[in-house]
Amino acid sequence: MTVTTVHQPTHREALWELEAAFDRGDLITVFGHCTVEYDGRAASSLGLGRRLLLLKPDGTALVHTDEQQQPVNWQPPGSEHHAAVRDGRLRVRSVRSSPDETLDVRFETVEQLSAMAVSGRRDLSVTGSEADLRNALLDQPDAIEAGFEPLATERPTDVGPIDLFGRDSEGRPVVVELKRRRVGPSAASQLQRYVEAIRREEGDDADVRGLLIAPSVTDRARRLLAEAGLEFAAVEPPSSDSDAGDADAADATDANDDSVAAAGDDASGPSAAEPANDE
Amino acid sequence: MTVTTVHQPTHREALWELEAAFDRGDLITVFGHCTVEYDGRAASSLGLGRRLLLLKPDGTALVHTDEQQQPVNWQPPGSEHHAAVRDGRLRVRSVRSSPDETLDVRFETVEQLSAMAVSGRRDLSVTGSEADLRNALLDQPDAIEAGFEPLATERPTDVGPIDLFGRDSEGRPVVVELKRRRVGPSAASQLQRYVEAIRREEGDDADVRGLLIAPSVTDRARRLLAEAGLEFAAVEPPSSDSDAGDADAADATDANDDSVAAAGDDASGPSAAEPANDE
DNA sequence: AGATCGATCTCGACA
DNA sequence: TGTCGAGGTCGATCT
Repeated sequence: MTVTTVHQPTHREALWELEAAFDRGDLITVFGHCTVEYDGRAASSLGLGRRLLLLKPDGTALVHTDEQQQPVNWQPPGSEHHAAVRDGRLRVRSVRSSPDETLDVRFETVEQLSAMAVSGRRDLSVTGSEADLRNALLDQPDAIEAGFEPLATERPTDVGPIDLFGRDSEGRPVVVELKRRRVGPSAASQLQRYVEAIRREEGDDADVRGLLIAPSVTDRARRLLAEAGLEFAAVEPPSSDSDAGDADAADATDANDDSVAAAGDDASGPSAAEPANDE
Repeated sequence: MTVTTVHQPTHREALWELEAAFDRGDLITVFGHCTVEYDGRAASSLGLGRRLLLLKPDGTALVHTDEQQQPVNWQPPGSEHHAAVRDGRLRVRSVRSSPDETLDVRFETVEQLSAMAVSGRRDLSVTGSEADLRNALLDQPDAIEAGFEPLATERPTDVGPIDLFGRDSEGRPVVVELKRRRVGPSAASQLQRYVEAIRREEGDDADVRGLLIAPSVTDRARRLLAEAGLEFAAVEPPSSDSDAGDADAADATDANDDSVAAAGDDASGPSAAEPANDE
């Protein structure tokens, strides 16, 4: 059996199951009426409400509500989970040091506690990252500009590493900053930093070009680039279906599924059941 | 009943429960053997494994493994969840547009499906943010430097808003950039951008000071500041227990808990009970 | 440990 | 909707 669940356990029972799940190294979910307190790099407090607590064997703790992608409270991997019954309530505390941080979840009632044995790969390789864009450009330097010759990637300077460093057809050094999506002022500043670092290296009179490569730039970024004498070249990120041979792209036709259920953004509830937030 | 759970359901049964949970606006967890495919801003593929899928009524989808704080795959709020049985497997697909993105979770087996009615506040106010630091400094401008006079916060420039703008005791304009933690080169560049924007506004010969306020700076950042003629002042962020009156700090004495369980980082073996000191 | 930067960043605020 | 910057950012890589 790869999942153990108890419904509306007593706090004692919940604690018992938690202990067992900790020992097994399970992924744990606890759903119930609880308060949440955090103190560490910042501090926060959350009153009573029904929420979902996720405890991972690597020390991660996540408190999720019914909204948002990000947990309302959390503790990073490497923390230590502790559970105890106190004042008639189940308390789960997740602690770490450097920095000292504590997450405290106090359950008034536990509706359900589940422990699951996770398996399979958890590291996934994503295509379409900035590194992929860089590799694509290394294969096709002319996509940057005719005659561009790449010399180094992640070339170190004393203000950080340069994404791509090379020379143009006339032998001038070119600092290239890559971004996989539309960029704002910060990317322009970043490029400027690197160009000035190279100028200092090569001698203040050196003719060093700075080239920002991205799908597009904002107006402000364009202005900043112009003022600093930097250039911009529009390059689309490698699309997932055009060249990256993604298998599985075949079954796009699913109009005739056996059965279908749908839900999402606009609470398209049948009987107009409203959020029912009981605070 | 605020939670509905089915164990090892058939795909049909799972689909039925999903539909009902969608309609109720529940928070849903699905644990089972599945593959995960994502295609959108980037693309990824994940082979068979036992993982936990979280579906929120706001359109969020999260796939969690037993490691890491971040989900291995996800879909942001505003997506639409669709479920179907196809090829004898339960498929949950979460789709959004602008940008077009699809997350596909195909379950070979569903170990457990739960639907929970969440309630209570989900917005929490954090103390210790940059805004808190700013307000503390507005109350005590001398903590910045003697005679500093704040004039505006979030003062707009054509390269972005300045955290805090004011004048020093000699009437010179001062651009202040606040950071709640140790800063690197990017913050120095950011401040430099703002200072140069004010210099352009005031006339190129204007005597404008730039002041970075943070707990500390890295070496490179310090060098960048020096080269750009910018200043740094060390200010600790308002600590959570010194002034922010965090209630609940009273029950620090809990050495005699009824019962205790512990787990965390270093998969501490089953027997050999852990130190069990919480706090 | 600290430093630096990318990220399917996410999120909120504001124009 | 786009732009911009903060974040308890997280996570990876390198020193």
